[in-house]
Amino acid sequence: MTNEPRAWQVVLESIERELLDGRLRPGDHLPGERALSTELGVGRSSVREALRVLEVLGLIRTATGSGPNAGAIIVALPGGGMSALMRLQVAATGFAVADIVKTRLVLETAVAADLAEASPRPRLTASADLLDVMESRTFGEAEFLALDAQFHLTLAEASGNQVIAATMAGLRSSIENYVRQGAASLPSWTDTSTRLMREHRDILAAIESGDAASARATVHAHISGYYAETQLPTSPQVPETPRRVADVALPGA
Amino acid sequence: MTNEPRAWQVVLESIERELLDGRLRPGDHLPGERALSTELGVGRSSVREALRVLEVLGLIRTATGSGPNAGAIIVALPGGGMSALMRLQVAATGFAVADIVKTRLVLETAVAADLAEASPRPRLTASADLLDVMESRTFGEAEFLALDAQFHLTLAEASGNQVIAATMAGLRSSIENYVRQGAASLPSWTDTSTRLMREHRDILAAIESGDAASARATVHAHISGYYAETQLPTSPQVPETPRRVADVALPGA
DNA sequence: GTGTATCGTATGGTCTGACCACAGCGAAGG
DNA sequence: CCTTCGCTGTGGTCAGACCATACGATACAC
Repeated sequence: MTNEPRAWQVVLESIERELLDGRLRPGDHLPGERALSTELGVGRSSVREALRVLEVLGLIRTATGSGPNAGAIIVALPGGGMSALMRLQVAATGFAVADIVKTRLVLETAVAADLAEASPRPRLTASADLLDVMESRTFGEAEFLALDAQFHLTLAEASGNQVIAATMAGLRSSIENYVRQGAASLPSWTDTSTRLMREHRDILAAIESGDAASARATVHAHISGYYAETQLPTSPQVPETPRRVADVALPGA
Repeated sequence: MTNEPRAWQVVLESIERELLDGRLRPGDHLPGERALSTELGVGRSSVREALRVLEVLGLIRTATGSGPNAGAIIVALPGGGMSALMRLQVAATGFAVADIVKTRLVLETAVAADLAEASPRPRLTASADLLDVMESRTFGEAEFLALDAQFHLTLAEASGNQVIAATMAGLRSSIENYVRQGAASLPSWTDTSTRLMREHRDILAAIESGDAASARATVHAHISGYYAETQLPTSPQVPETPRRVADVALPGA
C-alpha cells in the first residue's frame, strides 16, 4: 500500500499542496512544463500526464501555443476544485438516490416539454418501438428495468440535445441501480410494471399531443411516483472525507 | 477553426467507441501501450496521457510490470463507468452551443429554485466570496470568465445535489470554451462584464429572498441573455443516429 | 515423470532529446 | 508613430532508450 508514488502523482500532490496552501489561486499561471519537470525532479512526460488529469478534471486550462514567459497553464478552480475530484469519485461509486431522482425530474421534464413543443414534432419511433417490445412479452424484473431506462434515454436522444442525452446516459447505470434496489421493496412487481408501462404510453401520448405542460406533468408523475412507491433511503451517504488529488487514481486502495 | 482533436483525445475516443460497441467489456485487457500507439498512429506519450485519464476516472486499472502477453491493462468499470466516460467526453470534445445553453438553463434554474426554497436557507458564502473576489479588482477576460463559471458551480454545489454539481463540473470546460468564443463577438466587454457582475448579485439576492420564481427568472435571464448577446452559430447538429431496439443492453442477455 | 531453478522477453514507468506550430515581444524599417 | 519581420519560448507530439518486473518456457536435478 505504501507504494512509492508514481511520478505523475508527485506532480499532482505538489500542485494540490500549492492549491490548498493558497500559493496557487484561480487565474494564476502554472510554471511551464519544463520548469515543473526540473523543479519536481520528474520527466516532462510525467508532468504532462498529471496536467492531462487536471485538465480533464476541469482544474486547469491549457493555453496552446502561447508566448515566452506567461502563457503556460491557468489554474481554474480554487479550493473548491477539490470537490470536483470528490464529485468524480462519487460518480464512480454512486450518487444519492434523491439527487438522481431530482436530476431526472429536472432533465426529463424539460426533455418532454421540448419534444412536445418542437415545431416539426420529432418522430418518437425508437421510443414507441421500445414500448412495443416491452409489451410484446413478459420480461424479468432486471430486463424490464433495463428497457425502462432505455426508454427514457430514447426520449432524451429524440430531443436532439446531446448534452442532456449524454448526461442521462452517464446516469443510466446509477438509475438502473437505484430502480432495481427500489423494486425489492415494492408490494407487487406485476402491478407496478403494468402501471409503468401504462405511464410510458401516457408520456408518449402527452408529447404527441403537443401539450408541453401535460407532458411535463406526466413525466414528473412517472418518475416521482415510482420514487415515492419505493421506500428507499434518501442516500447512500458517501463519507465527506476530504479527498486528496493523488488518491483518486489508486484503485487498489 | 475546426479544432483538430488532440492526439490523446483520439485514443480516448477510440477506446470509448470500443466500449460503447461492446468490443471492450469489463475485465478485458487493452492492447499494450506500444500496440495502441502504432495502431492509432499516435505516439506512446499520447497513449499514456489518455490511459492516465482513464485510470483516474476509474475506467481502467494498470497492471504494473506485467508479463509478456496478457498483463496490460484491465477495463474495470461496466456501465457505471459510462458516467465518468461521458463526463470525460463532455470535457474533452465539445457539444453544440445551443445544447449546452439549454442544459445550463434547465439545471441552473432548478438549482436556483431549490436554493431559494430550501428550508434552512443554505449559506452561499462560497458564491458570495467569489463575487467579492471578482469585484475586488479588474480581471482579464479569460480570468473573469473562469471565475464566472466557478460562480455558477458554487451555486450547484451549495444546492447539495451532487449529480447536478458533477454534471455542471463536467460541462465546465465546454461552458468556458463557448463563453470565451462568444466574448469575441461582444460589442463592449467592459459593459458586458459589469452587467454579468450585477446579474450575479441579483441572482444571490433573489435566492436569499426565498422567491423561487424570481430566482429562476433571474438565472434564466442571466444565461440566456449572454447567449443572445453573443451571436454564436447554433452549431453543427449531429444527425440523429437511429437506434435499434436490438441494441438495448439486456442484463444477462 | 515431477518439481525446481533459470533465463528470455514483453510490459508498464520513466526520462531525454528532438521537432513542430503558434503566439508574444522587440527590433528594424517604413 | 505604425507596420513588419524574426527571435524566442511555449505546449503538443513523437521516437528512442533504460529500468524493474512478472510471466512463460526451457533446462536441469531428483
